[in-house]
Amino acid sequence: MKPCAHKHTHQRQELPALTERLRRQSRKITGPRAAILEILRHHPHPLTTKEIFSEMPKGECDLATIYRSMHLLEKTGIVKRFHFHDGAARFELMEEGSDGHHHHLVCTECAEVVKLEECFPAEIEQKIAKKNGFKAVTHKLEFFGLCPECQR
Amino acid sequence: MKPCAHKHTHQRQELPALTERLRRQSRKITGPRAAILEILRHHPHPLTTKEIFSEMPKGECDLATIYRSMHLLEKTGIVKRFHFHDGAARFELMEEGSDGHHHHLVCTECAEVVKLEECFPAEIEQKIAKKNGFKAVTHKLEFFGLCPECQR
DNA sequence: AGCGCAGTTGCAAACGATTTGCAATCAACC
DNA sequence: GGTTGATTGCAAATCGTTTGCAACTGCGCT
Repeated sequence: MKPCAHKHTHQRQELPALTERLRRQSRKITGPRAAILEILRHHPHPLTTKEIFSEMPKGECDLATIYRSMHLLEKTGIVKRFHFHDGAARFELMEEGSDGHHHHLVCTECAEVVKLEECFPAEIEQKIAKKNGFKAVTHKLEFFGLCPECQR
Repeated sequence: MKPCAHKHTHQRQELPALTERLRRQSRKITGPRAAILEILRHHPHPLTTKEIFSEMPKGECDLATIYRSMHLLEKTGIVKRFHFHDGAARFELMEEGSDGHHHHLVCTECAEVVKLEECFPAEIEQKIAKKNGFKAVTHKLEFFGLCPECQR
C-alpha cells in the first residue's frame, strides 16, 4: 500500500470533544478508546481494525477490544463503517451532528481514498422507492478507479 | 427468509448456451459446474455459495468446488458477484454480451431483492473522475429499505 | 481518598466465509 | 479407448470477526 499524497480538507476534531461525546452517552473513557480516537483523528481515511491495531503503541490493546470499541463508537454515532472491495470493514470519524452520509472514490491499485461530496440523486432514489413500494430507502455507493499516481 | 413474490422480467438463459460460453474459453463442463448453472438459471436472485450448495441434490458436490467454480464463472464473465449487507458474496447469471452492470434494492428485513434499471448518472460519475484525476471509474451501488410486505 | 459495581478488558477459543495443498478423478482431445 | 492437464473432494489453513469468562478499572458516590 503506497503512501497517499492527497490533500485533506477536514478540520481535525479535538480529542476532548470526542471523548465528551462518549461521556455524554455514559460510556467510559478508557485507554484503548482514547487511543483509537487519537489514531482516527490523525488518519483522515477509513481505517481497518488491523490498521488501527498496528498504529497502536506496541500492541497497547487487544484486537478484540478494538472490534468491540468500533461497534460502540459506531452505535454512538462517533464513527461510520464502510466496506470497500476487500473483506475488511473500515472506519472514519464522523463530525458531530451530520448524519455522516457520504461516499468515497477508491484507487483499485494503491487504495488511496478520496471523500466525495457527490451523492446519489435524491429524486431518483425516491422514484425507485415509490415504484417498488419500498420505504426508508438508503443506499451504499462507492466509486473505484485508478488514481493519478497509479495511471502509468 | 420469506419467500419472495415479485415478478421477474428475465428471460431464462438456456443451459447449453451457458456451457457453450464455458467451452469457448476451453473450460471443462463438469457435473458440479452444470449443476451450479442449472441452479442459477432457476433462481433469478443473487444466490450465496451456501444457497447454491443447499439447492444441490443431496450434497452432490463440495462447497470448496462451488467456491472455485464461482471464481471461474466470474472470471469468464458468466456470473457477477454482489455484496449486500451481510458478509456473504452473492452471484447472479449475466446475459451474454451485456456488461451486466446493474444494481439492487434489498429489503433489510426479509432480504427480498429487486433488480433495478436505474444507475448512477454517468455525467456525474465523469465529473467525479475528472475532478479527482481518476481514470476507469466505476461504482458499486446498492439500495436498502423495507419492502411492502415488511412495512407493518 | 476511598468504595463499589457496572462497564471494560485480555485472552483464548469459537465462528462463518472463503481459500488452499494434495492426491485421486475426470472431461476433452487424440 | 488412452493420455493428460484441468478439476474435484477432503481436510486443514486462513482471515475477519465475535464471544465467554474471569480479572480489572473508570467514575459517581460517600
